[in-house]
Amino acid sequence: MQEKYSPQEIELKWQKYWYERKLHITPPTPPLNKGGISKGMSLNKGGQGGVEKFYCLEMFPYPSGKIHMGHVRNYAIGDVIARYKKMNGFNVLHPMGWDAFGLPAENAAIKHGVHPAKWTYENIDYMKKQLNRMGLSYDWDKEVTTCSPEYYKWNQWFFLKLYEKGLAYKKASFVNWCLSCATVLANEQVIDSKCWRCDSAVIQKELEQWFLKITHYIEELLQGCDELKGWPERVVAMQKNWIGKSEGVEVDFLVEGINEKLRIYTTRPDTILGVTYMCLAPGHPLTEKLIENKVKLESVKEKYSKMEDKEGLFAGHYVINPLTGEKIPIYVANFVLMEYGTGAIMSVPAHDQRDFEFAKKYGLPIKEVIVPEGGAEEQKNRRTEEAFEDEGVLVNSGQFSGMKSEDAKKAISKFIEEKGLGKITVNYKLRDWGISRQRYWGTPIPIIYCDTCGIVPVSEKDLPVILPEDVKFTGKGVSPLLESEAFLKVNCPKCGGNARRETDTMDTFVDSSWYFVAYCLKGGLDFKFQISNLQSPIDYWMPVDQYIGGIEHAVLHLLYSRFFTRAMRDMGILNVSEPFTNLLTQGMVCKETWKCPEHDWLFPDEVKDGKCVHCGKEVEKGRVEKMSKSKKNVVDPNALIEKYGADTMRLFSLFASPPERDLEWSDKGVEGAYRFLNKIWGIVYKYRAEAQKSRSAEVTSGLPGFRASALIRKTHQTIKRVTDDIEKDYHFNTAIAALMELVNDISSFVPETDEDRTVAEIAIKNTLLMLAPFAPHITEELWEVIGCKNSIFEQPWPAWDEGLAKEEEIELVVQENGKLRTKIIIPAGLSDVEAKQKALEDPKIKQILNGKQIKKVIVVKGKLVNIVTG
RNA sequence: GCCGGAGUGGCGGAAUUGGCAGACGCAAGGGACUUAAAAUCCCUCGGGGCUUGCUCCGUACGAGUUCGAGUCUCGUCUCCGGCACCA
Repeated sequence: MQEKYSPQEIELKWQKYWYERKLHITPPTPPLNKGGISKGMSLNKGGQGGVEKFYCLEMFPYPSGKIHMGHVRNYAIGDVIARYKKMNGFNVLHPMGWDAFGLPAENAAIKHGVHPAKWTYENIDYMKKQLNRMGLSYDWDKEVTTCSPEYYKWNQWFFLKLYEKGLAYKKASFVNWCLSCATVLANEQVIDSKCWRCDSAVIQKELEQWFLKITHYIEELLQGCDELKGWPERVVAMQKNWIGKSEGVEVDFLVEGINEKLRIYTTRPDTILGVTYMCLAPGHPLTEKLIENKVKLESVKEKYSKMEDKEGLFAGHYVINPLTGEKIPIYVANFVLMEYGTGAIMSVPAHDQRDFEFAKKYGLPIKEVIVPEGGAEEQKNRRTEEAFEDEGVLVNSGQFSGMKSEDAKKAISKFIEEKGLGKITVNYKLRDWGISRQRYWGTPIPIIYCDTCGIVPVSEKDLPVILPEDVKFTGKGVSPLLESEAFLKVNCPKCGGNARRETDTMDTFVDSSWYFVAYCLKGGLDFKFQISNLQSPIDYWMPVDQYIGGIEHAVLHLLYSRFFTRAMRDMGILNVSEPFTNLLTQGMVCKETWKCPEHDWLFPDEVKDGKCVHCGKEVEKGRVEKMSKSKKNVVDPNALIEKYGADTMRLFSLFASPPERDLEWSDKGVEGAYRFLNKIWGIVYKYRAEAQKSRSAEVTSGLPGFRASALIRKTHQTIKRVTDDIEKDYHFNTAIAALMELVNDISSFVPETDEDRTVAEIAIKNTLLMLAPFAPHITEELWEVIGCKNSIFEQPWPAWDEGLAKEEEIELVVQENGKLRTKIIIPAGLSDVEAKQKALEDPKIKQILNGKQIKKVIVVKGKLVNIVTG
């Protein structure tokens, strides 16, 4: 053993060892009865008939070129969990793969002329090496790469299955079109009417698009949210929010003079008596019919859904309020959305702020029909300043006057339904999922257009439809696939005549909506074979027990995966509804930033004594921001590994903060983690000779009567703490802190007898075992040094002995009226009466209590005595 | 605006069911070793007061409940994240 810890050497050594011993390869799936054994086996660790399974999954990366710190953190967390579960006897599936389709590859092709496939596969090779250099325990036999034909074949297969069921359909619709990316964006990909990727403005364009009918499962997806007990609350809230269910009523208003009905949707039927005008979306079918002045209409259209101001135009027609018979003017307004509800609203300016503002602008009447319950005083000024949007009591509402909003909603809805004026309706914000992309580097949609037969799906036996190679990447607005003759021209599967292929490819979120199921199958994917298969490994492994990834996927990826899981369930491929039992959304990796007034963001080494090295100007210390190239605050994992090794990098990224919270990177903190590993190295170096001699010593059980039992006690307390911290909510930072305490104790322990040396050895072995999931290489090395055979990861996780962990003496806090007065040492396990006795006998307490009246004494067992005085 | 989450030393962060506020780490200061430095080891490290042992104050702010509040309740402020003209 070398005296000095050299991470490079030992890390490569053990990575090679793990690879050669196939240590990370998942054991074969035990034989199953469909749905039966996995349940029956639970909690049966290592007994007859197999063990409990644990599926540990981290979000797979896009192969952009290099691993960054966000990946490091994500995968370090996952690796600790996987290794910990293995040591606890679970049958663990811990796979990794590549989310390999997507725009950057195509952009690289346009810019540098390198084919997307070449670019992607080279990146994958490099990043895979990086992941292995981190010492992550992936079973690469399960690897998936979404851009490979054997993977995307199943995208196409799923598409066909959905098409058969009517869950994939084509429709012409206005879609979001990004001029800069020259592609269609899903509603979810438009943020503040800008492209989610390039931030440029999005325009509306009419195109034929393929949609997946996620709304088929919408109610189930919403209800299912309440079952997601293992998910962070905020993610569940975001999912619900995105689905956006609202309950209301649709009502028909007759348009006066022409034979038309105007249907609106409202969630506030209690205010229907307060309607003073109607508003249509500019794109509403009636709009064109009613408006004569097309020029003015254009100007309203231009301002459609622009937040700045409300713009409207009188349509020259009136409707009749079916409840009052009142004549009400119709307007076209830019703020009314065609995509939601019916594209038309009833306007109640007294009780809706938007309607109020619009009414003020166009001088429309405001009719109050709701007053706050109880207080009538503050009403007056309200009428002139803002709408009263709360619920209250109805006034000026005929037969409904005097009712509470809540009751009136029901009564009026019922009235409307009974009179045939409309119906109670549920609305959702979530739309069907538009998956068509005018891009090359994605899954071809397996559809053929025939002049005689129309839309014809590719037959299953002809899958996969493979991306052609003879494609030019110009970056122009049309799909590159349109230029490939060989791809485009095809014979119709039905009539054999001339036909052409669909040239759009699928949204890459399709790829990631089922990859977690693909991992369950080793090699050659075949879902057809999995349908109602009684021995399916999918049934064994699904659902994912722990999913770990970034919060940025809180809505889209997770929602689509939940949708796909249900669709697969209904195809008979699996028998769960929710894919991810527990979800951990790790925080971002951040670092301080520097900004020069002239040179903008600076690298840390461009700052000397608070001044910019280029211009000498005073540098402003920027905020702590998420690591990004543009802010020049990134830390390169390669450089860290080179300097400190993978174990240190992993350890620090786990120690600096709990996983769900943001992590502030600190170069000094990394050195602290490195120091800690060096300290353990030094300890083992010191004890190595003795340890090798006495390999008979029990690892976890204590030997009573030791003088050094304090260290044994600390060891057992630490096993308990570390286990609890990991089990509770993966709070690795406190688990590592506990290990640091134990190491500090070992390091200051001076053994005098042989027994002492055995005690030290027990403490050291347990420390190594507990540290192993966090810092796998150094612990393997030291495990070997002290003479243990086999991998440390073939050892069981240590167990603590409650008796040995128990303190013999405790420090009793003595308070007077809740204020700390003194602390006394008493034997553990005293009764409340005895503890009280000891406290009152203490000389200092006696002195303080002198002459005071004791009202009562509160005893908290093993902790504290509080004396309440008068 | 609505929905989440957070606010604790110089810093990152700890504190079962309400029970010693500040674990662990970083930074800082002092000391040992050294020709010197690095590394390592030891000590100090929330603030105030003084008689250096004690004492008072202290978990964003203001109330409250309680023998006792970082933790529970109500109100206020600030920050972060998500959604947002969704009728």
